[in-house]
Amino acid sequence: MRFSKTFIPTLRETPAEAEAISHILMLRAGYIRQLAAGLYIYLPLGWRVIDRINRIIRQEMDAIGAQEITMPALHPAEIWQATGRWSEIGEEMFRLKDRGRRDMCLGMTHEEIITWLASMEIRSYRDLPQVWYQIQTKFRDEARPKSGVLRTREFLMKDSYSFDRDEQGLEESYQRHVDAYHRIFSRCGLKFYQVQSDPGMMGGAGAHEFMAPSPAGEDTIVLCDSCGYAANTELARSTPRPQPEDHSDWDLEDIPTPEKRTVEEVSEFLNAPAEYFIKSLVLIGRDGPFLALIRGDQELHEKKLMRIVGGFRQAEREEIREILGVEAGFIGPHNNSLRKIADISIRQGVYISGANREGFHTRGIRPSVHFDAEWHDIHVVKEEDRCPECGGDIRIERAIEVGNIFKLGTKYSVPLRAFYLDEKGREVPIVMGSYGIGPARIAAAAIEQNHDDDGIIWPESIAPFDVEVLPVTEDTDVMETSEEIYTTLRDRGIEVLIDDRDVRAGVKFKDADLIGIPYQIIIGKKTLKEGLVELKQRRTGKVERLTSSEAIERVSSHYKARG
RNA sequence: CGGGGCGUAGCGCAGCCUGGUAGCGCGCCUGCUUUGGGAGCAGGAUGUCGGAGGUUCAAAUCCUCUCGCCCCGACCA
Repeated sequence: MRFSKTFIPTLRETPAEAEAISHILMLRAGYIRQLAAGLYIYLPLGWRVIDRINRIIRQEMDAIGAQEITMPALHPAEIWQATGRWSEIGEEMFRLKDRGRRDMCLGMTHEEIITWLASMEIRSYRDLPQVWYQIQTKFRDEARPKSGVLRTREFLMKDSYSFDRDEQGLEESYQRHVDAYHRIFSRCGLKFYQVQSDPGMMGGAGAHEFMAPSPAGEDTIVLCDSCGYAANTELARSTPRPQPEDHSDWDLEDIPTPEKRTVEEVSEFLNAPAEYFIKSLVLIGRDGPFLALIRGDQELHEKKLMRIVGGFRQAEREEIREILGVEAGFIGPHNNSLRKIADISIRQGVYISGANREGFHTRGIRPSVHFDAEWHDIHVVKEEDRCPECGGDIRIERAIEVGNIFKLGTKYSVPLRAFYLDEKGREVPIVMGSYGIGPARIAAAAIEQNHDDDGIIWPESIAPFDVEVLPVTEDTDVMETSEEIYTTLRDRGIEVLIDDRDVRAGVKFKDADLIGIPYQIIIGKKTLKEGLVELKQRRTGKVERLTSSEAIERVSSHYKARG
């Protein structure tokens, strides 16, 4: 394609509203424009990238036997009411009424719709398994759209759904998606991890996310290099390091700690590190007050606790006094009969905690001796902790969620009556899985992971073009050679952009680096006099001086080898 | 939804505190020169100062309301 006839509005300066690198570069390089918060227009270059990503996704989905379909983005309410999500989901769903005053919504995802289809059409075990997918627009009224294309209110998603006879079938479909996803993200040139994730409101037996590490990511993941443990911090477990010193010599005694309430204050006052303390938090759950117990150096993970006890809230200052008869700073796990959920970090050791007595702390508290509790992992993972599987060192990284996979089981097939008849004529619910990929997030993650001060450095597989031809001057011989290189490469099936604009060389160089096409063939007057052109690799900046036919050969054989 | 910031020319910004005929850089248009890393000179065009209401002789500037965008947090099916 010709630059002069392509809409590529590059920007010299960074628009004020952009913060994330991928956002800045996509705007500056003329890939996208913003319509409103969380709504983006994809310009020619941007759309070419999305298209190439989608092509890779389609190839790999088709390769595991998935069949492409397309479903409406506008849904009737009844079907969402049938699974209960119409009322469970709050303001994040775009809702509207049609002219007949019927409730409708814009699809955030398509479990309901595809299950409806399955319920209508799948009768027999002979119809199974099936995997259906689409690449289609989703709508979510995000509380806070952010970081350009990373979190938007309308976005493209590849969503596939597997239908199997039983759990074992689901396991196989799930594994096929795992394999396909690994191929897709690798082919897109991303660095990524597969991590355990919280199934959340999708329900079901298990879930993983595919995470592209990047400081711009919204998620935090925990990784163990020794055994490969990998999990989102929303559910990641860890083994906190043991107390530095043994204090089994401590006897149980109350020590006056006037006006010392926080762990920090008491720790300093008694000259004992935070690991020797138990923080006792008074919470109000569905069945009344209870205590959450956690080591002084650890933090309570509210989501983990939520999964154990259901909903809860912090007790008010006054409530605490009514329940325990003591001020918040002096609460301990012993001397009371409240229900206790304790973190595994305090299972062993000897501790200091509030004495349940104004102005005192108790030293020498032994878990399971001086109090009993339900033991769970309810702390937030810290980098100093140990791997829960192998005890090795762990790392914590920020990451962009580019894909997710869920084992749904029968959560949708039962309410929507997607049943089939098995060999024995029994009616059985279809066992389902659901699998998503965000093409725009792949593009953004690729930029976050591949850029320099001059601009984007696309992985070859998803670049908007393979090569950019840069005639540096307007001379006829320069233009003729450039045109020849352009048409030859194009005729060989290489995607070429030729910068035929009447602008200065500097502008072309700057724009070429910004836009980030993997290879540049630069044709200048002086080098051409020596019969040479330059082949520049965007990533390394390496320049080779070659004859134009050598350059053509080099590029076309490189891309042919790639396939 | 809670906290913070910002809306002035296509883009980046100054002006606002202390009211008095709206500015700078880049871009854009014309001409000449220049031509391998966002050219130089000369000339030129461009604004409902986000919107509404109020105070005032006079509002970009002060007051009230409102809309939008960004960031942090909560949320994220």
